[in-house]
Amino acid sequence: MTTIYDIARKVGCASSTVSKALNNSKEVSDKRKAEILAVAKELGYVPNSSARRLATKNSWSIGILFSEDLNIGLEHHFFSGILQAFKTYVEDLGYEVTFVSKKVGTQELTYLEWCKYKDIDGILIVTVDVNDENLNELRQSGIPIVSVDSGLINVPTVISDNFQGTRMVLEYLMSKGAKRIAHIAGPLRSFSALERLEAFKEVLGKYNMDSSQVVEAYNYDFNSGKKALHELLKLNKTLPEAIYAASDDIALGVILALRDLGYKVPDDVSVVGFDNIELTRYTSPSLTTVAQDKVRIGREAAKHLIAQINKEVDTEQATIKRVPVELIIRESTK
Amino acid sequence: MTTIYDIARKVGCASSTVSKALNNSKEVSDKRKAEILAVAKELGYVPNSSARRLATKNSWSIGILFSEDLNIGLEHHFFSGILQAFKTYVEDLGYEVTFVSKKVGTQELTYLEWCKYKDIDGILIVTVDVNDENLNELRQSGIPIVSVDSGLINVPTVISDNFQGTRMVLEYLMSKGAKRIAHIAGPLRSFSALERLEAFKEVLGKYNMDSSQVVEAYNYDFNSGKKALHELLKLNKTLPEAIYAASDDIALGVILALRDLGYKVPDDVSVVGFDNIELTRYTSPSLTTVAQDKVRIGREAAKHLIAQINKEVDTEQATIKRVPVELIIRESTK
DNA sequence: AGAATTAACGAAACCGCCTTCGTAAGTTTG
DNA sequence: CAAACTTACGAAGGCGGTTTCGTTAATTCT
Repeated sequence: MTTIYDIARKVGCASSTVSKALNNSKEVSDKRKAEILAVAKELGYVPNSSARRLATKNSWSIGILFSEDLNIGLEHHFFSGILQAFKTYVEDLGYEVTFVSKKVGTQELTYLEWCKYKDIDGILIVTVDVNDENLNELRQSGIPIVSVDSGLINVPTVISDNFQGTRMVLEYLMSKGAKRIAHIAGPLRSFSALERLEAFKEVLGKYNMDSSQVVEAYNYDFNSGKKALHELLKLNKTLPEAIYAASDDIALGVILALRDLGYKVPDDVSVVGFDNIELTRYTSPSLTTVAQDKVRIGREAAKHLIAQINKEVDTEQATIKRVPVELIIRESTK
Repeated sequence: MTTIYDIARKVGCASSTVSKALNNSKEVSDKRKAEILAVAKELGYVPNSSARRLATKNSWSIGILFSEDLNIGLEHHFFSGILQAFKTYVEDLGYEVTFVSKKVGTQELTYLEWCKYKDIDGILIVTVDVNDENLNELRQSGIPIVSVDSGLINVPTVISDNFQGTRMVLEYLMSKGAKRIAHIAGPLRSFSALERLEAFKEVLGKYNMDSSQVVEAYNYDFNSGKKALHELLKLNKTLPEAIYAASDDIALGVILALRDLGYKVPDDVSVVGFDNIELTRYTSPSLTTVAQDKVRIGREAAKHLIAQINKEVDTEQATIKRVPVELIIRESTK
């Protein structure tokens, strides 16, 4: 590993001059600069990040907080999409992204301790156990934080506009003549599920319609959708005219369950999902759904975090940024 | 931020003693050790990773190489599953995981430069452009590397046993009486696609069966599956008895296309996929497929990388580790 | 009891880089 | 032309740890 001293020796100057040249300081003449840069290249010089960080107190690194405890980590399509967009954005600015861990070597650390240890510039919370004690510490530490889709109090959050999405779905269904609309909510420990449910009640309430036909799915997945549909039918013998599901996976489960029971979608009942996962374009019937803009969510989160890091925005202020969604009309509604 | 000097001052000893106590050296008496640890805790001491790394030359960090150029990054379910397992394993050992980037601050670096800069202990290659010039550099640098599913020459690789999987599929289909079996290959720039195709030909050849009914899908996705099926039918007017698709997404596309054409699965034709993605259990018909063990792949990759880091295994040797797969029989075959 | 170990600790150097500050030479100003 | 700035550079100290080595005090050995 070659260091600035090696360069200095070869050029015949002081290490401080090399450092300045490498950082393009104007305290070094152009001639010297060129000379130093040439030697640096010749020797294959790469700076040492630890030394630099130690000296500058500037880490250029961002931590990603994925709760390992919940099983809903990286594998979830929605979150990995967001992460991808986030990563791209901040790496373009020169930041490095690292997963926040609870260990270093063999030693156990809290999240905050780990962040201090790594001297992290900011953190993105993707999925997390809301009840995790360690989070409070983190929030109060003053380290810039942003979360996506989390519902954490006191943390700036970027999330799809669940109200807008729900409104579009319901108004569309009503415009098609639906009078009785049911909702398969997502698991209510999830913030988005709560918002969608709330919006469902609010919108239907505004139109003086029955908003009581609600079943909570245990999870956001296909199988929970199937189960939830059966519960819904137990609750109320007659089929609603439309079903608004809190996720595409749930919606697909609902459609399959309906089909198994001999009902036709959309002839007997319309079904709408939420997410716009790739697959929904291709299923039969293809699914009417609300498209979440993963790229934009990731990017907005990145922007806001960087703004905090650069002190362009107040860290204390827990804003919530709602990203517009889009209603995608396909074959599962009529 | 409290340092060992703060602790030393408060305890009334030298910083070197504090350092030793913190590292549980036996050169410090138990009494002192206890005293120092108490003060450290009281002051909320957390060591500084940069300083430690600088002094020890030991980084405890592992880089993940995701090519950003291909659009097949984190969002791909298969890879994110592997990454999850990998991450869990190495973090448990105390390693930190970071995405390998090509920039630091505003400066552009090659992969190798970046790894040197960060003084990374090892790297996991997940998806990568095989033709990327920068890879050669990396391979030759002596930094421990492992790849998953990559087909990179000279790099230890962990991959599903595509031969075993393909053999199981074909022998199962034959046992059910299928005589004419077609293959929808994955995109042949992918190593796994190549292996599955090769295995397809080898196995059918061994049984003296026609192995010429092959179409390459442009991509691993649903839509490519649909298109490929149409090409297959153009190639050969009569339907084969069974179709072996290189991925579940392709298989689902194939099934839908068949259905659109009025064919029934599995009555008119059996279809088999590869991956065992969550959804395949729930589609109708549910999909017969080959389950890839993402967790095991991730873990094996981690194990091998750690072994290299600990010099328990030769870095030079480019082994290929095949992880067993499992045939999951469902409704799409008869 | 005197010699030889060993235990416990501190001083100091070092890891690789950045930054402040002093200084000598060169340049501008009045 | 002397005074006042600038420019270009080097010496040295600091960032927060680790590690070597020397020293004193306490043990063990003969």
